[in-house]
Amino acid sequence: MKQTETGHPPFAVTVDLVVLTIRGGRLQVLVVERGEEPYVGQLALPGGFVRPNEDLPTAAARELAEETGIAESTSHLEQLATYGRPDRDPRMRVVSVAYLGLVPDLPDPVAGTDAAASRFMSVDPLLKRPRRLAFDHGTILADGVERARAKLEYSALAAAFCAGQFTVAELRAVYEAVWGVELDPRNFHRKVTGTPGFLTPTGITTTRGGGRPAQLFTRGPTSQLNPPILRG
Amino acid sequence: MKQTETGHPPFAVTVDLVVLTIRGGRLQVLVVERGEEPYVGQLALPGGFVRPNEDLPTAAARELAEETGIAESTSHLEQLATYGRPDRDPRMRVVSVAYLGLVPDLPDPVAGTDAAASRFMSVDPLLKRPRRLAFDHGTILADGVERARAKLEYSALAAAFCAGQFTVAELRAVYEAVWGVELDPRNFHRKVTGTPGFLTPTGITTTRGGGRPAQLFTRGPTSQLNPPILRG
DNA sequence: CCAAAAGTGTTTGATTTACACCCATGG
DNA sequence: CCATGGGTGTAAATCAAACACTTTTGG
Repeated sequence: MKQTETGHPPFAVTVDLVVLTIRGGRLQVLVVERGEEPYVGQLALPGGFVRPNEDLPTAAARELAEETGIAESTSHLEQLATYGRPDRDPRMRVVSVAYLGLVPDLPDPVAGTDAAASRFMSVDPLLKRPRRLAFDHGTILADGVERARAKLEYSALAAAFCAGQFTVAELRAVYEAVWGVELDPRNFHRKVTGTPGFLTPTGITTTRGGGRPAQLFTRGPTSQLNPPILRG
Repeated sequence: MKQTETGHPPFAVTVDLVVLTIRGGRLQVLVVERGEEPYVGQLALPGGFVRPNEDLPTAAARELAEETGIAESTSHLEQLATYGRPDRDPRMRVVSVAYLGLVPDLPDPVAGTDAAASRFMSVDPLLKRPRRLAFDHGTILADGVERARAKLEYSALAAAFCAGQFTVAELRAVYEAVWGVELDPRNFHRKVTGTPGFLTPTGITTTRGGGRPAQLFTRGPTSQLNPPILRG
């Protein structure tokens, strides 16, 4: 409808990434330091322009790979929301499609093309002072963290923060970091191992972490849980 | 980052609307018949181009008013997702920001500017044959219905389908239509009236619907519920 | 043997579900 | 007075939270 009104105004379209991981028991987000105006020297979420023939999820995966060296297969990427206030970028009209990425705690971002300037930071101070991030990225970050918190409750997504094989205690640490609460290890264990399709046992045990050997699991086939796996 | 690569490719940006209501006990969606190529004569979701200095929520509210005569205040409007496959519109590169609208069962769309060609249709047949809708609107509709179903579970949103004052039975009919299930009237009544902040009693009673007079309520102050108000 | 972490059993209280039953109106 | 839907009471089943207790390793 209405596409012949006066032609169609031109927009620039970008993707911005909220890449979350857990390090040192804290929820962290990938940020870059801006090298150009506006907001030179300020922190920002990684992102970039969508190419003329590129799909949106493809653009998000490409930016993630460029900034971190993380392949799409290693991570979970989903669309978060789209931000298009006319004044959000002083240079021109930019509509940004934000993606939420959950990645395991990998060694520091590979010093590749753009990855040099990118690093992980704890989200808490950034949520308290949203203006430390360029553009409306403080808002985008807050929305991303809220989405992650909400999704842990009724999906099997927490495992996206764990690489390959993980123990129940490691999975519990994910919930505790994202929600900022303490969970009873015994009830947690019963809950997650008792939910069909959530975890796939490998039969292997590990003693990393000390104490009695713990079973290693991988992500189960189920992604959506009803009722919620755990309550926030 | 990267905005000086080769300049920035131009995109057209539109908003598309998934406007849901409940009529005759069924979940219905607002559709229009396309008057121009491509997809002439086919059904499509209402929508249109975002104006050069217009915010995205403003554009969605404007389109809703143009197509239905429904004011933003009468309805609930939230961003759904953004669709930008390079081939989704054969004419040019279009990125569409979809909005989900929940509106009460009002008399037929006012025959105003664009509203003439718009009407409500049951979602079920459209979900079964997504190709009956132009572009990727079948996908957008499916995403919108899924969002609505999920949101009823943990939010006070169901009341957005009811105009002004409503009875508990009318609210229950909303859940039954959206989820396609039957709910026990007695337990439902206890649950919704027992949840603080969900419903505001008016003290007024009505006998529309027959039988013993029912209390009328308006939407309460709480929008987010934890734990879920009801399970799907 | 001791510390540390994994994992199981059990008790208690809250929540859900099913359904019997009473209330207030129109016809 | 009876049909219709509104609303309350209550018992059984299910689920969540708290915590005592056993298991299996490393030192």
